[in-house]
Amino acid sequence: MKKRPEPQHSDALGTRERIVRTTSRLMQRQGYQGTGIKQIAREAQATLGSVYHFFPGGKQELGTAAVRQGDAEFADILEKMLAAEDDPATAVLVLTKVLGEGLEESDWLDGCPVTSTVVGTAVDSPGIQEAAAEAFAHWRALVAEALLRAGFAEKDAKELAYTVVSALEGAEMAAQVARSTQPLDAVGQHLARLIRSYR
Amino acid sequence: MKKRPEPQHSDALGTRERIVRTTSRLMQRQGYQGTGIKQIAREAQATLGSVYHFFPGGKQELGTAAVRQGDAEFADILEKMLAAEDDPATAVLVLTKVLGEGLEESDWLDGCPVTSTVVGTAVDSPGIQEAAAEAFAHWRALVAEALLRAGFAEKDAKELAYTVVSALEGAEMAAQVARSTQPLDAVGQHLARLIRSYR
DNA sequence: GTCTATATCTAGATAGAC
DNA sequence: GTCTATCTAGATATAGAC
Repeated sequence: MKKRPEPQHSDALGTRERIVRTTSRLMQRQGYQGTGIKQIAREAQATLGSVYHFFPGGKQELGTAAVRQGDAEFADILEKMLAAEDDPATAVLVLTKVLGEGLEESDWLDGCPVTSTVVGTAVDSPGIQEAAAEAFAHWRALVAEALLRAGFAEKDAKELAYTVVSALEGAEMAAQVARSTQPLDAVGQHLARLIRSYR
Repeated sequence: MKKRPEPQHSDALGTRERIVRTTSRLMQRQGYQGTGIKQIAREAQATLGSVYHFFPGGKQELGTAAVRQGDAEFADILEKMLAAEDDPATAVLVLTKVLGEGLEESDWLDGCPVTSTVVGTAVDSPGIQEAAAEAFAHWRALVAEALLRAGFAEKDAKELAYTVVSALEGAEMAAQVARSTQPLDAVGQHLARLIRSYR
């Protein structure tokens, strides 16, 4: 089942943190249903007892924590990239490049951790669904703020934020499946063009 | 686990067809790993023996067949909608409306059957990944052809096709998670605007 | 082609010592 | 907080009668 060595998380982290990060990484590659709690414990170098100590809610609670972790990680990247460029259109374009490079370096395995964790959990686990909705809303808010700062109208900024986040999500998935950066490259160019058309 | 009654497939269909369609529907909601072969057999009104008779390759072969089924179904919709409108920009806009209505009617459960089936299978099952890549390429080809017919330059048509398919995928997933048609509405408007900007 | 029974394994979760 | 042992239920897959 596992073919590639999983990046180990530093022992300097607390047990809880190690478990959350490992869960997020594993679900990013294998999805929620494809990731076992025993595998999480093994790769986080924790025991099953410790996992259930920190997450008495079991797998659903782990999944929710993993989605929140993915939320925070991508929000960090997004914030930094939007702050580094005056022009949001350029920032989005650069972001697609960065996402493409990350994907390729992971041999097309590490897509969006929130997407891969949440897919297929709608019926069974509304808590995970909710955490994912919050993540997307969070990212949209960051994009909308950047557009507002750049002088876009409020309505345009909000609507563009929906499209930017949705298109990035879709392009990353398409790139992963196609094992090519082409979807991300095309979406980057087109999103930049679209954003500029509202100036 | 199951909360909603699954749409039964007509007994007029052959056993193999019933199994394939049921598999596609179930994996659309629960993902590949979340769908069991026994559940497939039960809901397709077939026995486990019949399932393995038609799909000796087991679950992976079922998953591949389900992805191909989803490919064909969405290609049908896509082709009809692109043929019904002279303007591809309008066709895409209408398509987002239709997708949103379908999602809402299913209580936000039935997103893209290919996406939900393929996510999380990259490491374990390259066959499913490949079938999904073919599906996306197929849909892109249909969009590109429509753009060519409408007089777009070949390079523009191909690049736009990448963005249209990727953005639709992402918007459908975002809409499902947000339980709202807003992502699809925004993407519909913006894709139409983007396409028109290349006329 | 269809059916039942079953083999084998792993999942999520729990108990209780330390 | 950590650890091991274990329970129960479910998974995929197979065998062989009809």
